[in-house]
Amino acid sequence: MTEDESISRADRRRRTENAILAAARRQFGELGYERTSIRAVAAEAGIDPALVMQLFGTKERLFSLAAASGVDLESLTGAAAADLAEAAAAHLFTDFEDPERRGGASALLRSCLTHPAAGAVLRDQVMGPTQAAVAATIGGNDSELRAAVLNACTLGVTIARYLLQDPVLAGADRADIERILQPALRTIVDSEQR
Amino acid sequence: MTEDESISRADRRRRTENAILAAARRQFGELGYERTSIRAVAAEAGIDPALVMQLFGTKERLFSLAAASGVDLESLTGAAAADLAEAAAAHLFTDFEDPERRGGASALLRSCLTHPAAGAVLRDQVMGPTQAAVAATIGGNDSELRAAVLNACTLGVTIARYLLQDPVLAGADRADIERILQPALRTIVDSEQR
DNA sequence: ACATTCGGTCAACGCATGTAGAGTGAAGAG
DNA sequence: CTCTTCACTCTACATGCGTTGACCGAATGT
Repeated sequence: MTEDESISRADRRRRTENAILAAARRQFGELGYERTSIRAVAAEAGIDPALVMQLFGTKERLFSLAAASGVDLESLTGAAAADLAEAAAAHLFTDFEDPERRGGASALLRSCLTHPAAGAVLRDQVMGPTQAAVAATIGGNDSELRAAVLNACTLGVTIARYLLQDPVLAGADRADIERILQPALRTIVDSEQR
Repeated sequence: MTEDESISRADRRRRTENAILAAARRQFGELGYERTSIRAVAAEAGIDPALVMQLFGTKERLFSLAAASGVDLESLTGAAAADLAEAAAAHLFTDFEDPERRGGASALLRSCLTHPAAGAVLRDQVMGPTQAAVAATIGGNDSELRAAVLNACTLGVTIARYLLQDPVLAGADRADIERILQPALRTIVDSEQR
């Protein structure tokens, strides 16, 4: 079945490392940190549990590496104020629509409420910088708070659609959701009060 | 220290049941289902772990009872379309600002991404009915989807403020957040397209 | 005054988990 | 051809968990 002809040691190592990371992303993303066991990840990757420890040291480290290829920050910092609502609405979708990235992003989001480290990463290294960039772009009164609310809304939609699998949101077209969410976000961006 | 004068058996039982439930709500709400142990709950309630099993049968049942006094559904079904944005913005806050309810609501929300039963309850028994009621109120094109997006936004703000403890949102005044979120929600409510 | 109910404790079981250390066999270096 | 390296496996340990059943002592009913 599997072609294993002419494989150097370095290649073989990278290959199993990737198999482990793929299985880890899938399971962390689907079950969360606690319900994912090293043993199950190893089984899905087709290797011994002890090898996971040898290659990644600890479950915590495996998780942080699996969740690392997570959320894309750049797409927001580059957007001008005029396009910010569109960019933000599209922002988190990209990480989840692409099957390649979906695993890492799920892993981080899935556990962000129950695993302290995941929550800290999401808060301090994803939402924090994003909010700062958005706040700088939109400016005006309460720019920081408005940026935070804006981000929280896209977070909520993402969670409801991809993780909670709300029937309505999960079944809807991405474009339809964007069409509804976008004007609401624009309201926040443009709300210079007084 | 503790006054234990003239306590009937029935009273004593209700008292310890409540102590257990209070401790359970606190820990489930703060740590999530998996990281909360029967032993720790019993310790906080000042009784033996076995008594928890005897009174509640199973950890799952204790959780569902602790999370039961959860989210308030009525406040939305009664609102007219005109006040819906205000009502929705205030909706989830009430469950979390009140120290009495906060525990149960946290318990449910904290574990909704990692504990299947919690996710199912939130999806099918909280968000589902709420969205149906909101959709019926706002009417128009895509009313179901618009209601779902609206709910997802308040969900996101609640999660970011109370569970993730985003520094900006957690530190802000409830009224300020409402003032920013409300117009955005109204945009969703009023977006009769074409 | 006795028997009973019942809130509560104690000690223990079985299990799954993360992790450690010794060992193996083939790929690579000299 | 030989020695070393290293990806990989096997076995096992320690721990914490949910859960169980036997037991105790005080409040209750008769």
